[in-house]
Amino acid sequence: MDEGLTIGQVSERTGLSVHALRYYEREGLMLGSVSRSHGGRRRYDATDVDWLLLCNRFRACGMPVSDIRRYAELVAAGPGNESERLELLRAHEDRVRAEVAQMQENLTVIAAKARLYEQHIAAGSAGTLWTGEAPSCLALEAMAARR
Amino acid sequence: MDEGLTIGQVSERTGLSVHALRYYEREGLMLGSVSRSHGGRRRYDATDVDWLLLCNRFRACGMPVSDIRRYAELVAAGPGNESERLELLRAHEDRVRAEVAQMQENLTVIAAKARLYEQHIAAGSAGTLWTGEAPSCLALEAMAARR
DNA sequence: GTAAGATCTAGAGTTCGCTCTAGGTCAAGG
DNA sequence: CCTTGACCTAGAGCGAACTCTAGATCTTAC
Repeated sequence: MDEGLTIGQVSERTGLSVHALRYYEREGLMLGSVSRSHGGRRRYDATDVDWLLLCNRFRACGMPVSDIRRYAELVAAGPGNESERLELLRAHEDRVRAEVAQMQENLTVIAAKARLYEQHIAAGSAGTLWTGEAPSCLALEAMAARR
Repeated sequence: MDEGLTIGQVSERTGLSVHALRYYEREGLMLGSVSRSHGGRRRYDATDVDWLLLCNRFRACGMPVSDIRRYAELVAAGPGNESERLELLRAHEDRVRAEVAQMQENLTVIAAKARLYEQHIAAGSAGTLWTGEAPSCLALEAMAARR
């Protein structure tokens, strides 16, 4: 009954599977190697959990495992490389901003299509009005249907 | 020299590789099978290209290939299933909205971290102020560095 | 006619991020 | 002491979405 959290407890707290936690460690994503109990089991501390929650954020916005490893290495190396860390964060920030913008643009197209289908369906079950005078956004489906 | 575009031309216009185009067809993502020239080569028309551009949007916001196939099947089946198409679009729309919201939240955390690193770096190269009084958002890195 | 280059098919291979298996070890309760 | 269940390592396997290979065929230009 040592100090610290077991891998199972950390799994619950982070939502990562125990397999994923071992994988993250193997891949060098932890800030140094996780400490072990007398019997050789992993014992995580609060910092480990916080770090893993941050990793979850990184992963959730598409940061590759290799970039997280790089960031972890910089942090583990201690003070003196803050500008490198910043560069990595900024690069990721930019990528995510671009991706969000892209997704929002695509979302408007998809939403527009959905709204048009709603109107079409609401306007009655007749397929008659549909083919031929479909607005540009549904012209594709209309044409395809005509084949 | 038949009508229509070759796979190479469509590749240029859509950004999809010729391999990906053949893969999409095999996977049932096209609205029916692409027509062929006398010699057995694919000939795409404008509708195919428009459809592929739409597929690109779908893919760019994370719609799985299997969902696109489903949507393609519905469109290819012709009028009468508009509410199913709508359901699929709406489900995807909701997922993307949630994902965008999540990404934006993560983005604020990452951006905050980046801003703090900027301040730290701007405040002079001293690592002294750093450890110990780091704001909450960088406490993790500070603690890790202290090990 | 012939050489080059685009395309064809079927199927194998790749990358990413886990996930699972096998065969043990360790810790706690009865 | 024995059982049960969480944990260990090393390494194989998996699903998604392509990507590439091999060997054949088609098209075009000279």
